[in-house]
Amino acid sequence: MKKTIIETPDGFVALCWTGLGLFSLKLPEPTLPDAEMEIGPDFDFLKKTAKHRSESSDEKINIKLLEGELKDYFSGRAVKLNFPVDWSYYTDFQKRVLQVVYNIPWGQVVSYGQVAASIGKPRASRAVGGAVGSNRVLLVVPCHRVIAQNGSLGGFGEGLGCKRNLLRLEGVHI
DNA sequence: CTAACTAAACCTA
DNA sequence: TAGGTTTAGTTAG
Repeated sequence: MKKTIIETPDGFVALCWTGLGLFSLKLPEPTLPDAEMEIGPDFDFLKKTAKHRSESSDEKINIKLLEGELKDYFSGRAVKLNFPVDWSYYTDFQKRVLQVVYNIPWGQVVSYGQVAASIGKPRASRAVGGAVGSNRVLLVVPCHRVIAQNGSLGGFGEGLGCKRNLLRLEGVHI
């Protein structure tokens, strides 16, 4: 497992990953120490649980490529951010939800209910809210693109302001 | 047991 | 038609 900090036009993005893929990726912080503070607990958690003792290929993540795409993203470009994710710490339900969210393209939004429907549980919109709330891999799993059906933002762990900013960056105004 | 990133079906007036 | 109530569904603490 590894961690690193990437500098983008909006600040320092902290992330850590295992041999299976990204474990955690945070929103930009104004300073490098802030970014380190952010990722610290997640990295410690990984070290402690050490699920992937046998996974040696930490090189699954192409950091240079990710760095380029994050810079492009915060410059307003429509990027794919198509990087492997380590799903192994999520429950089955969370995994199904997050994998659907993973495929929502740049600039598009869907409702909690639509995500619920696409995993075959049309009544589980509220549970979907809970599941996207457990997302640790921001931007790569674009949970900010999941909004309420009535056109309002819904919620967001890091604050609705962040969610609105990200959507603005993608040309979505609500 | 409840709070948390919802939404639709049902009343009721 | 608008407003209030119930219910479905998942999970961490």
